Formats: sequence, structure tokens, C-alpha cells
Amino acid sequence: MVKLSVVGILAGLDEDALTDVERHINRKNFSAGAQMIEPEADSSDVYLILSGRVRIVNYSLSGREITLEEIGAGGCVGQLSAIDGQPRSACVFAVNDTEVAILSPANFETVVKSHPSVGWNVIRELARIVRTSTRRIVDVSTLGANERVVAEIMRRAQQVSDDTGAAVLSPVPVHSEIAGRVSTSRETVARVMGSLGRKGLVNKVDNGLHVPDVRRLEEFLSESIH
Amino acid sequence: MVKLSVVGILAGLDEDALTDVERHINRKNFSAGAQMIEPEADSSDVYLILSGRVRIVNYSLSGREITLEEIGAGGCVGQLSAIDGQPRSACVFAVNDTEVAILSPANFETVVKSHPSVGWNVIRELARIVRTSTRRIVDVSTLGANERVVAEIMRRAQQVSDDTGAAVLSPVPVHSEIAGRVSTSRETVARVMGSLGRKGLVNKVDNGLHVPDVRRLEEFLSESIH
DNA sequence: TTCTAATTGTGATGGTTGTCACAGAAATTC
DNA sequence: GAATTTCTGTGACAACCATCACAATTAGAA
Repeated sequence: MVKLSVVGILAGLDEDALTDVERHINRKNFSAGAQMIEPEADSSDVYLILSGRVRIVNYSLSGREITLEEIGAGGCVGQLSAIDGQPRSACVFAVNDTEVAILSPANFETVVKSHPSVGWNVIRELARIVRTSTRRIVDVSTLGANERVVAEIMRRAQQVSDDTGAAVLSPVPVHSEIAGRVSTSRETVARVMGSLGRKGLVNKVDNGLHVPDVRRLEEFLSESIH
Repeated sequence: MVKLSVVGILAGLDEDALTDVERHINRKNFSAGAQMIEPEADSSDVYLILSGRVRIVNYSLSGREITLEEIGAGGCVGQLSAIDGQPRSACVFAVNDTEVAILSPANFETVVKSHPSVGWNVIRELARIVRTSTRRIVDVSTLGANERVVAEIMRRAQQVSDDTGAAVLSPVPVHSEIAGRVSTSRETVARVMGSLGRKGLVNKVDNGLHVPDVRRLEEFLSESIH
């Protein structure tokens, strides 16, 4: 049984407070691929992710999948509805087997209001989301689809680059998954990845995608933006 | 001298608390068009808007202007940097003559943490921003430029529609301003507006843009999405 | 292994829309 | 009211990329 203390927004709570929260949650498990929240549902529960990984997506009428966020253990989803009472705007499903603690909106509000540190944690988390959303709006408004794909690879590589400036993305990101994250088609991702490979900017290794020189990728991107 | 009580995030504070906050702010005036915050500046102050109107924009390398938000009296800007300490990601300028109260990041954090209601107000405000950002990401990923323009007019009309289902947007929105808000070019907005006019869905009146039947506009949009 | 499903690679094509260019209209300034 | 700036309207054109359509490859299950 995973402890609630792994949850980021509860950081700073002492043992007593945590056991108190524990009394107000329901634990639940979802297996990989299961849908956790469907849009327009009129629940407003907050899901604290204890283990596993979830993805927040939105489907266009034409069936195109738009990935809004992906959140791992320690994160939480579904806060928005709990905060403003509006219906859910996206659907959430489990990428891996996932264990969650479910908090009712009323209890969420109580916890937030009675523990200033939790309130501040929630604020920080929302600020993070606003920043990434803003970046994405700017990206999609100023970059072409090809450049967005490169930028996405670059960002992922930056996060795991070692001191020689190389990085390995493992497992190899699936094209359609990247496409969902940068609002383009799977085919465009395939073409860009092919071209990056031919230029030697990335290459496939056993169990991952190898980026020999992240800096060179950055340069390539700023050149192509022109 | 405008009272601090107009500020949304301070709602719920009593007189004593307000006078206390008053001691920690600096008032400042900006005239229309003045730049209030420039990107990358290493200040992290929070600006409480007492009167006037400001616009948060981001410029692409090619000079294209992306409007992220527009905020009137009672709102606040610059929270993100105060919350996460990261540099500013956009620039803010005054649309009208604007009076602000400036709060240092440390004082902002103190106020938020010492008044649960303020904390919750900030959370609600951030949630609102996340919702509009998400909507915009979905829009820009699923709709074409033409449809986004129609959707923008529709949303504005919905907000001011009377009981007959008509609406007047006044003053007439400037094309380039709409373009900045839906990530397209001024010319595209001009073409769409022209076509909407020819269809009788909108028409110019003295001092505004008249939408005779908002519902018809909604229908037109869902048809064009197809 | 063999079979099946998922993922990738690539050509052809057409629609959308950004960009350039310039003319006309409207609003502001002087 | 003349002059200047800002805003609007529209044509032409090319770039970009989503979509369709398959083939090839790889991974996973039986």
C-alpha cells in the first residue's frame, strides 16, 4: 500500500495530517489502458497518483488525439473541476497500471484551505501547468509542424543529457505519441525523424533513441526556424 | 485613489488585512501603450490592476504578435514569476491608462499563505487561466484559421448577447487584435469578417459590430467544422 | 517458430493559409 | 480641413502539411 506522502501537493504535511487525509480518500486501481475520467462526466473528484502513469487527452471531432499532459506517480489530475465546479474538459486514462487515491472536491478544498503549505503546492503545480500550456500555445503559433517535432525531441533529450552532451531516450518514443503532443500527424513525425536520422542528429540504438549531440540538435532547430 | 478591495484575489480580506497589504505595495501609473513588464527581466513583482486594462503578449522571432491574455481592473499579472521564481515569459503592456499596485514576490507569498481565502482565490484564478489555455490549445490543434476567427467572434458575442439572441461588440474589434488572439494573420481575419458580413451573420453599425443572431453564428461554425 | 497486430516509411495530392503587394477607407493629428 | 497614420479589403502565389494509400518492418502473442 503506497503512502500518501509520495503525492507532491501534500508535501509538508506531518504524519498526523496525512493520516487525517488518509481517512478521506478512496483508493482505486486502474490497469494499463483503462479510462479513468471521461469528459463531461459530472464528478469533480481529485485523483492523486500513487503509482503508475496517466495521460490527459482530448479528441477532436475528426478523431485526432491531442495529448495535454502526462503525469506520473506523485502528481494529481482532476483538480480543475474540483476548483471551479465546471465539467471535465478532457479524458484521462492510465498509461501503465496505476494506483490512485480519490479525494472529493469538498475534502480537497478543506485540505487546501486548512494547510497553507498544501495551498501553496497546488498554486505551484498550477503555475507549472500554465507555463507549459503557454509554451505550447507559442510553439504552435510560431513554429511549423516539422519544427515542433524537432523541438519536442530536443526538449526530451535536454532533460536526460549526460555531461558529454549526449542523450538516450528510452524507450524509443512512438511516433503517434509525439504527434499527439505537438499537434501534428504521425506521418509528419515519421518524416522528420527520418530526416534527423539521415543527418546523424539522432539514431536508433538497441532500446532507445540516441541523440549524440543535443547542442547540434538545438543549432539545427534554430537554423530551420530561420 | 482606487481601493485595493477591487482586486479579485484579495476578495474576502477584512479592512484590517487590506490596510496591512496596503503598507506593502507600491502604486504606479502607466499610460496607454506603455510597456509594464518586459520578458526575461529578472523582477518577479506581482501587479494588481486597480484600473485600466493590460495585455499579455508574446512576439515570435518573425515579429508575429501572440496575445496570451487581456486583463482588466481587479485582475493581476505577473504571478507566475512570483510563484516559481522563473523569468518572465511574456511582456505586458497597458492598453488603456492603467493604475497598478505592485507587490513583491515575498509579500505576495506571505499574503497568500497567511490568508486561506486569498490562496483559494489565486488557485481559482490560475485554474481559469489553465482552462482558457487548454481551450486555445485544442482550438489551434483542431480548427483551421478561418474557423478560429469565427469561434472568437462567436465567443465574444455570446458574452454580451441579449435575450433576443443578438449582440453588439463595441467598439468594433480591430482585425489585427483578433488575429493575435487566435494565432492567425490579419488578412485572414479580414477575409473571414468579409465573408461573415456577406452572409448577414454580422454587420457593422455605428460604433460596433452587430451580430443579429448568435445562434446562427454557432450553427454556421459547426457546419464549417464539418 | 509462425502468425497477428502495431508501428514505421514514403509517394502523391489538394486544401488551407501565410505572405507580399498595393489600393481604398477611416480615424487622428496638426 | 489637410495631412498623416492606422486600419481594411483583396488578388496572386507558393509553402506547408494533413490526408489517403500502401508497403515494409518490427514487436508481441500463440
